[in-house]
Amino acid sequence: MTNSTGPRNPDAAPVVATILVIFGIVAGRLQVLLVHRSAEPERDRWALPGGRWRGDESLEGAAHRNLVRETGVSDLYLEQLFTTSGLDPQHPSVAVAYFALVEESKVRLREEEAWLPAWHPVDDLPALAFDNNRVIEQAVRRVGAKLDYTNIAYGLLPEEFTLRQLQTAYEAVLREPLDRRNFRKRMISTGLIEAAGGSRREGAHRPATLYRFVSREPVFL
Amino acid sequence: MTNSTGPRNPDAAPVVATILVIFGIVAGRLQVLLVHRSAEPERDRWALPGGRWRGDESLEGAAHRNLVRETGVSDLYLEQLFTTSGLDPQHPSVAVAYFALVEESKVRLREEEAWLPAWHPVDDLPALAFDNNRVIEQAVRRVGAKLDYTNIAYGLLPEEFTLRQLQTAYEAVLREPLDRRNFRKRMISTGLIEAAGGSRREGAHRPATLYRFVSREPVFL
DNA sequence: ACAAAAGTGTTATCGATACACCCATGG
DNA sequence: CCATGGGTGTATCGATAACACTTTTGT
Repeated sequence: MTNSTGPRNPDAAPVVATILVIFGIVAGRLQVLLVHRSAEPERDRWALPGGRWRGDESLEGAAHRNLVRETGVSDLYLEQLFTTSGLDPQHPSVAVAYFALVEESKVRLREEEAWLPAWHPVDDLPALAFDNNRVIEQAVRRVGAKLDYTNIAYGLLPEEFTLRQLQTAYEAVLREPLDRRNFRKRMISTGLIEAAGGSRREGAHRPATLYRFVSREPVFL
Repeated sequence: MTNSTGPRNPDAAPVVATILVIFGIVAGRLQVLLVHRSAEPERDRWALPGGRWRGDESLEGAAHRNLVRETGVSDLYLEQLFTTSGLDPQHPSVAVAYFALVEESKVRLREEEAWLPAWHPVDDLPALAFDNNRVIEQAVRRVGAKLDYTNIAYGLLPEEFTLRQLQTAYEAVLREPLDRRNFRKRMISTGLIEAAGGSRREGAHRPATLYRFVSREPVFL
């Protein structure tokens, strides 16, 4: 979880780090941003991005800072997941996990040969460093549950979107197909989205009405 | 949040602490265990119990250890809530909050003049140290939500109990009256509880059937 | 006129809610 | 026999799920 170079004292005070599960809908699938570890421990494995916490900022601030560093995006949804200890067997360590929802088209990945940040589909992940697979699984479950009673999907979508796009995002997170008509009714009846006024032609067929989220702050039903 | 005795370095590595929201049904009301702070900071205010984390144990282990110290109980439900930073403005600090559900009748409070642990009804709390009021509020909401789709109420009740006791626990957490008949049907239809075989006479009326939880490990519906 | 996705409405089913009476016991 | 809480059944309502046809556009 750290990339320090010098030796460290095994009896030292605990290391506090934040780790990030960054979700995006890429190519219609739910994907997560991973970096490649080029240093020990767990060298040469994929892992969640993150970084050591400096005591001069809030934990959420640290998570947000790392997120901006990895994606260039600052408009997003960020929520704490949980905290674990003992990730690094060498030293007393605590890792605070967050998940974030970002609009993939706004993301500009860091181009750094050492870390190689890249999207990976959540339903086709390699064995990750530390217990990162478990963290991602929990995050997916949490997001899926919250889709039912919040508007957090706004984090995954652009300002204006078609109902089809929205449904694709839902289906990618929930990993199950949804009925198109019932989905439309449910979404509109929640009052979380509204027609944006325009429409978008996509191909040789009828154009789709554009919608937007009434609020781009978290709302609970 | 700590009761360390030696001086500390303001530039030192972060202090990691666990804090505990311990719930019990006392006198038919949802109450939380508080201790009285006799040391700075926040001297002479009530606060949630907790303690500094030693790196040689898991965070959950540390929370559990503190819980046993405060209540003498080790059979219980314990779950992580969230993690905050900056509770103690003096030093970089991180506090990992847990909540626990304990059966009040098994609790033996520590008798220590300096800390005075005592039950306080959650709907009648004083202004607590740090942001402990907010932590408790979150914990109550979380427990209330989980009553709907888990069996975690087992933590609040003895091995065998009447439906009235169970309903009282639910009502104390949810802060709203429930229909007796519908409650019974719902509880039994979940399959989370079963008749224990006996009954209990309480007064000048028909005895109540005793029930038990089928499992005293967490179960999700 | 055909292909392809958008848009719309009805029905059936299930779960949740509201609600009233009889039962067992002690005094 | 009366007071007290325990135990049971039914009718209604609303939400969810299943399901098929018409509309608009480009080719």
